[in-house]
Amino acid sequence: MERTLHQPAPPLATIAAALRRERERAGISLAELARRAGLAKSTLSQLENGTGNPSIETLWSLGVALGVPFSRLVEPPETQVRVIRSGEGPRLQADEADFIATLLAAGAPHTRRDLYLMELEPGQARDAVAHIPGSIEHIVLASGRIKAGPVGEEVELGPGDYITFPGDVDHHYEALEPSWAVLVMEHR
Amino acid sequence: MERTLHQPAPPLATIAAALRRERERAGISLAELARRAGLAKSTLSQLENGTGNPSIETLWSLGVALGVPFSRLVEPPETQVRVIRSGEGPRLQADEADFIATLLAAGAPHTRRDLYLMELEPGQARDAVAHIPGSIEHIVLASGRIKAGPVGEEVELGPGDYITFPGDVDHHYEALEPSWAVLVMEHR
DNA sequence: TCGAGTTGTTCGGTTTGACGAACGCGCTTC
DNA sequence: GAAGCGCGTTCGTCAAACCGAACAACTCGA
Repeated sequence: MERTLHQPAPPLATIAAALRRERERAGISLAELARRAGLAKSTLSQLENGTGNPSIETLWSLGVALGVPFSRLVEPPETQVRVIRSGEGPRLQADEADFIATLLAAGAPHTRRDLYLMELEPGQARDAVAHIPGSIEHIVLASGRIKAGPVGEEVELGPGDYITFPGDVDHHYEALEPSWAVLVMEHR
Repeated sequence: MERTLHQPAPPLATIAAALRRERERAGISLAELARRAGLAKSTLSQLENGTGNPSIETLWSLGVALGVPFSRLVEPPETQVRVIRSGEGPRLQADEADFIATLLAAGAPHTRRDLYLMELEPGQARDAVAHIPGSIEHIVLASGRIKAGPVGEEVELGPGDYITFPGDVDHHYEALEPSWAVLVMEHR
């Protein structure tokens, strides 16, 4: 099956980059970090070069030694724009198998999500200035057609389409016809 | 090893609990999850029992198969019971006032909200047994007509209608015509 | 120009995570 | 009852993650 993303990225190279980035940010040597984390520096060397597949405990001890939360080592730097077209996306079959649910976004711990009903008329373009840092917007278009997304990355959506993008950069809404959508505003 | 740093908790048992919790939430068997994740079920069995120290790739594939972000498998569950007082909530109201959006539900801190696209066909009644205590369901009907709500309190909905009700009591979905809706599942 | 201290890399060995084939159990079906 | 199929567990095997040591390259002082 085609890799149904919705999980951001392959973690292998991400971790390698994150480790080197965070270590250099901390201004310590590879050997020093290995010593603090209680690992062999050979192990760390391989990890930073993208060779190898660390165990949870290994990566965890590196997170502790670096003083960064675990997730920073695993998740790619920033949330990117993601579109799930109507009919795409991972489908969950309920135990009773009576309806089909598609998981669009799973909530992260320590985030709040507010639920809005959003109505747009054509001609009403809205340029939203970046708001709270760390906020993320989720939109499921119920009917109509809109163009939405960060400035320069606008995507045209039809009924059932889903898009998510960072809310802390300038973004843009524009209805191409009378539309309404469900908006979930997520912030830490 | 002292772990006085701001790393939440030892992840070993956390992962074990998270795996079982998320798997049961998805309503699939251990063997089925192992199959979807491309792992041996023996491996998964050991992980859910707290024996073993999975590699990143192993845990990642489980996250993908569960449709859950990686961090949720690693971060400790939010055990704290919290009462949300009337009036307590996000102060985004003013910010969004000029915007043509209706606030349906404000997210509370330390709750998770998962976003689903739900498709229902007529004749497919679904009696959902109560799930995780404290969970709340939000439904915005995008198109069609459905009857939904706790057993005995079903409400008929049309496009744009919103309903919320506790997910931890038995409830009922029934499509009166082909319908789809946005479902937000909220739990502590 | 020596050492003695870094740095990060590569090389055998050992520990261990992941696999697959069993196993026992419970349920349905013939 | 017995055969079939699902479940989750336990066991032996193998690959690989991790280790320790040796390695070249570079920076200091003496």
